[in-house]
Amino acid sequence: MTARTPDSARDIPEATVARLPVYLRALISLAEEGTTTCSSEELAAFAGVNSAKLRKDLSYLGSYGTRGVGYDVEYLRYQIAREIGVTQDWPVVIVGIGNLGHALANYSGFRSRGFRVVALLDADPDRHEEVVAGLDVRSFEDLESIVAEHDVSIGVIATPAVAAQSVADRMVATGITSILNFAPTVLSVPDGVGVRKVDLSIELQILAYHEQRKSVAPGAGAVS
Amino acid sequence: MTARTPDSARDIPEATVARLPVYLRALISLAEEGTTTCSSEELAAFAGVNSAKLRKDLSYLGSYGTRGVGYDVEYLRYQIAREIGVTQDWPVVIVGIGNLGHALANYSGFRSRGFRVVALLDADPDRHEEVVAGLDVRSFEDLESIVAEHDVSIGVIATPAVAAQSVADRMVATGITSILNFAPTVLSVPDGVGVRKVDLSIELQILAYHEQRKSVAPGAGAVS
DNA sequence: CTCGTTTTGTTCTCCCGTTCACAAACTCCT
DNA sequence: AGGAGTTTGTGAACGGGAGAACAAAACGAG
Repeated sequence: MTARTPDSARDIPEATVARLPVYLRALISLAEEGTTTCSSEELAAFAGVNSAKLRKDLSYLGSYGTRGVGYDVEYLRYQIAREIGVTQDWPVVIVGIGNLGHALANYSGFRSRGFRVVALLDADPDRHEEVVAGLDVRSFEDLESIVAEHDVSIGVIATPAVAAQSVADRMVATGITSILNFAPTVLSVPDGVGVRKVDLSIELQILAYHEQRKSVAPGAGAVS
Repeated sequence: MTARTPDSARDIPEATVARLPVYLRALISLAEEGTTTCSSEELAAFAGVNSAKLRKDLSYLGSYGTRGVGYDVEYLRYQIAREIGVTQDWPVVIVGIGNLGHALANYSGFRSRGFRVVALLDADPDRHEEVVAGLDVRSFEDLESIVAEHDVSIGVIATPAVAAQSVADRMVATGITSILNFAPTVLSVPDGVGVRKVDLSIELQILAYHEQRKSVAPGAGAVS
């Protein structure tokens, strides 16, 4: 029997899942500069993590390294991509074509990493004239037909906060099961629908907290 | 008196710090709709967390609630804002005025939450003509004088990946001690400098992983 | 072939964060 | 005033992740 156990169904810890894309990016960089083999130490340095943690993370996927040698960059790169599921393209719709929606539509990192923006939607009819990143901005009413046509399962919300929940509801109703939310609101969705949020101002506030503490506790904190 | 004990120097768990801005946002919403008092249950629902977790988080700040009653919305809102340090404005510089930089410069959420964008910088001289969000796009060379003039301690990097590390180095050299990095690269900075990263494609990849498993899971053991 | 070197994969321990459950404390009603 | 009903604050149990440390496996030299 093949050493390929039904491992592909193992559950990988959430913390590890969040790091796999970082490893993937590091491996792509290494491949581009011609490296064919790397040790866990090197790769960990590239990814900005501890080498023990890296090895443990990779061990959840299987034994893809060779003791005494290291990892084959191309092989590992493919294995991680397969595990994440970015070996083929995922169609994505973006709703809300304001400043942020514009930026997301033009973001080259999506396409190069396994995602294809198939439609840009906005509720404002004034925007339906525009062409952004080579795509027509279409009416939000077209969501259902677009999702059906392209078999979309991932939606991105870049609307103002007040609109986000209703957009999410509508997305879920059309069959979208994963949502990336940039609106500063907590979305409530049914079980089985995945949501991740990116809140720009929250990140700044976290930085501000630590920044404030630096100046308040000059003696206490380890300030080099 | 406001019992400003040396408590303000207590160390709040990192996980709690990351949630405080969410609570703050929820409290602002509640205040805007005229609510003056709320229970931990209500506030937790608004913030999308467990009420026990909310109470424990708030307990790190002090005892700002009243048993049998709940929390005073305005009072708690102020206490959290003070703890995070957003009662007064933080000056911020944004480097890299591409699509994303544009969006960030125009993002109203920064100003309304205690941050003021004082300068937009870009290495490309062609962009120095532009005016974005009411600010001139200036040369990256001006970083040092701007930081000194406005006493900036927070910098945002929205450049391509290749430029990010050198921008970070320059920022650190000028005295910036907190960096929000949107470039898909791991930054290395000296101890004492805080970095948070936002990687748009990583978020999508995490969603893709779970999405893939949803379709694979029902009939386990499928070998391609 | 055997030994030494390198590097992975894994086990074990510790720490942080989450959740439960309950006593303390406050309000309101009678 | 006293008791019933709420709601906070927190002690304690629990689970998951991080890091150290080591055994297993591959390679190369002699």
